[in-house]
Amino acid sequence: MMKPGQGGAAPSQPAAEAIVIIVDDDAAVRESLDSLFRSVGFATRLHASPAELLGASIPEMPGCIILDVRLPGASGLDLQAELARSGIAVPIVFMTGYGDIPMSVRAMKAGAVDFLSKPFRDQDMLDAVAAAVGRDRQRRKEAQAANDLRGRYETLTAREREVMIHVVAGLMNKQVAGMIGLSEITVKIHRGNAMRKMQARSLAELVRQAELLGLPRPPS
Amino acid sequence: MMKPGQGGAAPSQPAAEAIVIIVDDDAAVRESLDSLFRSVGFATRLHASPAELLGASIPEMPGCIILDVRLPGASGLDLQAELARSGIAVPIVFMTGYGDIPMSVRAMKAGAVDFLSKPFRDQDMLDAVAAAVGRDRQRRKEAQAANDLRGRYETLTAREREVMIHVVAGLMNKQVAGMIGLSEITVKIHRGNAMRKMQARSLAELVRQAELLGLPRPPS
DNA sequence: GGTTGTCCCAAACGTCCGTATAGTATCGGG
DNA sequence: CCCGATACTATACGGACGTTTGGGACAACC
Repeated sequence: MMKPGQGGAAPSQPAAEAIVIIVDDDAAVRESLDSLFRSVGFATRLHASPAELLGASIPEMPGCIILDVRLPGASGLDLQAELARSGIAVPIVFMTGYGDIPMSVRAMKAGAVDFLSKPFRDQDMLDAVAAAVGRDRQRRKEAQAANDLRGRYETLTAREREVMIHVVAGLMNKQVAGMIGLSEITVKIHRGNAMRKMQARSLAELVRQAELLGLPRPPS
Repeated sequence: MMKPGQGGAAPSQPAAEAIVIIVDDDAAVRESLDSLFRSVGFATRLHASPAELLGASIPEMPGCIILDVRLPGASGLDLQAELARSGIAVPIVFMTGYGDIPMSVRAMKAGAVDFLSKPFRDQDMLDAVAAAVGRDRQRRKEAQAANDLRGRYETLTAREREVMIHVVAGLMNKQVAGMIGLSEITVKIHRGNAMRKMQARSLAELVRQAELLGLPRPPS
């Protein structure tokens, strides 16, 4: 028996580091899923209600949430909306014993990865979770890159940002100068500072960074 | 009564130019939907089977497909897959009388806009179609821009493309020259040609175009 | 009061970019 | 065979870029 997810050694099931958060009011279901996911090397967290989940801290690790639609207090769909509003974008796999089509459609529209009817085959659940975790990994990687970038952008002064926006729009230094009301030489300084702070080693890189940051087009 | 979508005058229902393609084996359903959509200013096409739809030419206009899941011959889901394989990316709204959750989930995963159970309220169908048409408009606009771009890229010679790829990666002319095995001056020529043919008026623009084209990173 | 940070400008220098001019070479079609 | 397209190169020049050096001004903070 291995201890998956503890060290650098990879378990036989290549689950790497990932956590599955299970929310269901039925203890039997929770424990059944718990053993299922542990057997393939996932870490798990069990919750009996949405409130319990919201109270707990969400571990900083790729993973997903498995959610029963019928839950004490708010429904699974409400919880999905609540999480989205809180900026928590962990992929969700729904399951239900008494669901209907509109419910499943609403969940999928809101970004759910899958929606399984009970009883489901273990393999279907494992497939859904694998897809969800994969999506979360991708999302985290992108979020990470975007945050690093945003952090660097925060260090720019107001002027430097202004100049950067105009520069990545394709304007020449002298045009930027005329636009903002500065001398060309000053624009060059700000431009150089922006390049250094953004760690862009070429204009092309700076343009791509601006794209990822969603910088606005310069006004007028 | 107005004649929507005929001239420049906007109809009371702002449907602009859009077409709704209805596929259902039940003639009563077809005609009911037909009159519903005509009443709000959409053009319509009626088909009784998937084969009939595939045989007909798809009009070059924003719109969507309304599809019954149960159809003579292939099922609606099969048709959805078939259309995707053919590169036809028109948004699909499903409807069904005897559907189940796995069916709806599969459809939504494959990109369906909505999945309505019969009987549905007219307003739900109109909302779904409005969303679908909006999505199609957006998709067409992007596809149009991408195609224009690709057309211009096709006019580049092999060398010009090679140089462009290296330039948008942020390399200096002399570096590109060393990489490909040319003199710097030759690189400048190809670079200038690429800029002109791509109608890019700044390096920033060229970088963005390369991004949209999904140009590969230069090897080595 | 001194320090720190931001903002602004100028002169100067070296590098890089873009284009024009001019010449050589290859290949395929009319 | 000539023409056109493509490719490659060289010289030369004007303009754009980037940085350094050296200022002046203002506000915040200790």
